[in-house]
Amino acid sequence: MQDKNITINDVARVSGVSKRTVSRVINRSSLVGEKTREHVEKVIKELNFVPDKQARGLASSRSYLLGLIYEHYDSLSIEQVQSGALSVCSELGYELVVHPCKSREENFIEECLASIAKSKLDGVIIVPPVSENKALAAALREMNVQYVRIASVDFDDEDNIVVSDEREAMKGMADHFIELGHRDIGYISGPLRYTSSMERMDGFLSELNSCDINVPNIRIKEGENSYESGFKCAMELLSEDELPTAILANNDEMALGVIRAAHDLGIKVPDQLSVAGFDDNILASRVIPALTTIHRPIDNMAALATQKLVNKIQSEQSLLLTKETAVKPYLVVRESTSKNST
Amino acid sequence: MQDKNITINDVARVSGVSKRTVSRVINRSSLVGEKTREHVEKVIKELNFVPDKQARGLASSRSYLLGLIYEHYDSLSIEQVQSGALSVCSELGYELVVHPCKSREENFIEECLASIAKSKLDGVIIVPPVSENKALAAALREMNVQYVRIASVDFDDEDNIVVSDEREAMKGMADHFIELGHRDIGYISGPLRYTSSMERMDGFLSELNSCDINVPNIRIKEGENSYESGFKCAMELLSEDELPTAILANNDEMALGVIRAAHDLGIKVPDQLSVAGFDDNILASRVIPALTTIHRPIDNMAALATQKLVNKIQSEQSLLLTKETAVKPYLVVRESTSKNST
DNA sequence: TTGAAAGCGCTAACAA
DNA sequence: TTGTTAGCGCTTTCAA
Repeated sequence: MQDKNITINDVARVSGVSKRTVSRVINRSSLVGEKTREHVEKVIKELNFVPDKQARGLASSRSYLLGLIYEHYDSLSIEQVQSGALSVCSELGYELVVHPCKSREENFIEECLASIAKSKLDGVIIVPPVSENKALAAALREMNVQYVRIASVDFDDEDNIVVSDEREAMKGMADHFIELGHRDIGYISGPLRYTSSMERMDGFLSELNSCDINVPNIRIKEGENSYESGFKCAMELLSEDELPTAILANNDEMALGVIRAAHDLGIKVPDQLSVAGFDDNILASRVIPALTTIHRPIDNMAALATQKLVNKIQSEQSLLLTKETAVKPYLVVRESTSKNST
Repeated sequence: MQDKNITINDVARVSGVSKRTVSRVINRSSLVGEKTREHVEKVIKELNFVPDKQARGLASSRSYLLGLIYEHYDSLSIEQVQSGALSVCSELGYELVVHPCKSREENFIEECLASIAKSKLDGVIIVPPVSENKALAAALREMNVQYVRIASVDFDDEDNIVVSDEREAMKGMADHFIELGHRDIGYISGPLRYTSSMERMDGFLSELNSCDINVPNIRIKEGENSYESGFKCAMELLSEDELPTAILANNDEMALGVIRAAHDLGIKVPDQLSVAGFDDNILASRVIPALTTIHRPIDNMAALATQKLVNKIQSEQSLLLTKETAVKPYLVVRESTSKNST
């Protein structure tokens, strides 16, 4: 708990220095004498003083508020993202406010900017798939709003992005398929407007290619990353004359749609059809058959993104936070894939 | 977009009244002349003036921040809750900050209070199961922190709660089981320390009882609302000599555990065993077999809770928000339940 | 390296 | 019904 009414004035009075000096100490200014700093810090501890965010914000036109921008209704993993981001926020004295948005709608960028301005957010963390929106990023830059995107490819300034090497992870998935003996493979991509969709697809297909497995165009469908679209694409793939023995979907949601489609068509997974996804969301381990997928450490990425963001916001201060930019997703083999038995 | 530097002074100057009057208009004070108000409001529109939250907060010791308190790692529906709450927040000029917590840990109440104090939250919305914690509610009352709980029973001041009538909904579920001809029924409750667990169980069992179906104690297990505990309880239920023909779990997570257990034991759902859950979370409709469950309109409840909360915070102002307190969950029949065939 | 004083944009006693 | 005048708790020129 904290004593309610301790202000900077109390600290100044007790420690016998000026407000200004206390302020310097709070803000880790380098222009404070060693012993002065120590003394003031001691008093701050003793008095249990916590600087008031509102006052600080008002005076310095900062809000100590970070925004989390994510796609409305498309965020199965949002709780993990939040907890990753919060672990850093609370440590650094920031608050996390949530901003779901609909990036496919007309003036979503205006809305984002407006709401950022209204709340004077110090910066925003952008979660995929919104993070793929280059127009948004451009608008933020223009408005001088700090941001960090969580994404799959390094298509922005390195300071603005935290990436996972999905291409590499997809190679692992391709190898898994190959080891299981699959050669007739279907692929359901994400929307091709997303770089991440391309990355994943390229990673997968090129690895197959390098092992002399070719996936014909008819076995490649563009999905929308939704359960429904996974279902629809799978229905198409599974109504061809020659059935694939394995299908990889761009994410878990769609993979579940594939499993549903196979089920409805009386095709057994994994006996007759291997299915795999990407993300390792909450559903993946809970469904039957449990989903083989690629685990993406999204909470971790969110934490890194938050660190980067704060780093940028407080660039003048020497915070020495990690500057790590990349995380490695990895394959998780469960029940939905098995040896090709044809 | 909004012009950056319009302040209350500009509005005052342009409209030829004092700051104080503008302030009154902003705050909907009733002590403003009709025409003055209209005039000032017009100027506010013209100038595109948006009062600064920080300044407002600093002066009035409010933050315009609402907290969302939920259980860490137990919130499959948190995105719906957030979107419900936000729909009201943004309309009313509040920001929503998220606060996951671990209500089973030692000093979680202290941590909650500390973080509320630190961010000067104007009030908090408490999501189940944290909302069941009476000690937290008591502590909040003592600290004079406004709160609204989302819960299943009316065990607090009506102003502090939004409820769903889960007992009634459970009756519907019992009737469904009865109609399907089940008489040997297993039940996996939630933790009995939660009122909601009791409510759901009572609703279900008493309705069965009133139709002369008795569930022996051996067919009742206390779960922990987690997938794993659902699995474990089901394993116990399904290793008795006499198998139940149907199992109802206190929530969807556990129901999935039940399905997994049945699967592992070679028991077919729903042919040999009907399974149902509660909540209708994202997984329910995506798994195979799709889960029969009770839909709880959690986003709706969150929106109502937020309205109530703001109502309380701004009690002096005549906001005339709805005072609705109860929502009705309802049965959704999918694939995991079927006629008793024994 | 430190301090005095002037705000940041708003609300709220107190007057008028 | 409206205006005057202090602050809210902090940062930040500018001096010292």
